[in-house]
Amino acid sequence: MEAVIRHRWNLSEMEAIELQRELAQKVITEDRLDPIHHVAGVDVAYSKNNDTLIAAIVVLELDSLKIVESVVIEDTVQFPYIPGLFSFRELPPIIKAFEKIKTTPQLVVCDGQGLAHPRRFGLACHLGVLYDIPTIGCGKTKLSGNFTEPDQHRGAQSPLIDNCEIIGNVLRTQKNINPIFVSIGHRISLATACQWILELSPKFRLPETTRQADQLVKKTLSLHNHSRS
DNA sequence: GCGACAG
DNA sequence: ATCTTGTCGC
Repeated sequence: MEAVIRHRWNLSEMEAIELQRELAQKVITEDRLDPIHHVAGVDVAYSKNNDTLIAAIVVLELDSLKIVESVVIEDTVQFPYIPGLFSFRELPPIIKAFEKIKTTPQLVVCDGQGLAHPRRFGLACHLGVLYDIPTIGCGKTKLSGNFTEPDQHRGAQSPLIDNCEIIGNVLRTQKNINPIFVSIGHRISLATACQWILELSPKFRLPETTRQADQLVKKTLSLHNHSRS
């Protein structure tokens, strides 16, 4: 896959924030999806010993939710973890993985927020805009906003609100299990995003896309450590 | 100043 | 994110 927009990554904190404000204007918050056959998940894992990281993209067939293709890449940390600038840490390696993938997904589920971000431009928005592909932000914890606890049944949700605007949904994907934080990434509405996340989470708290990507990066990282530390 | 703070 | 396998509980 090839990105539509390219930009520098070795930016100062201030420059990164400015770039977010600029790119945030390109986010599309309504449904512009193509018929979905393949859904992708992306994740990154970090070594405790050195600055090595593993990034992976997994492509699942929608019908079976089985992996049809995956790409794993090794890289080194180039940007610190700063809340609100997460994408500048994780997207460079993720993009390297995207460059190698052959099966183009019609939807990408990201491990982190989309619009539910201080400047409304979380990692999911950033990835979506750079590739002009539909993306969903799906985080385990919140970054911005306030909410009330959704009902305990699967599918229950309550709006995530920040500055009087709905920036996402707190969605319970399994009965009596902690909810997750879903927000628009790019080219999808919040309602449609939640529908897809529910469909992708038939058995567990997190969607199958992020679970598969998470397992892959952790397994790969442990193999690296086995032969070195 | 204090608390919050995706992974 | 990472340190950490098996184990207790729904």
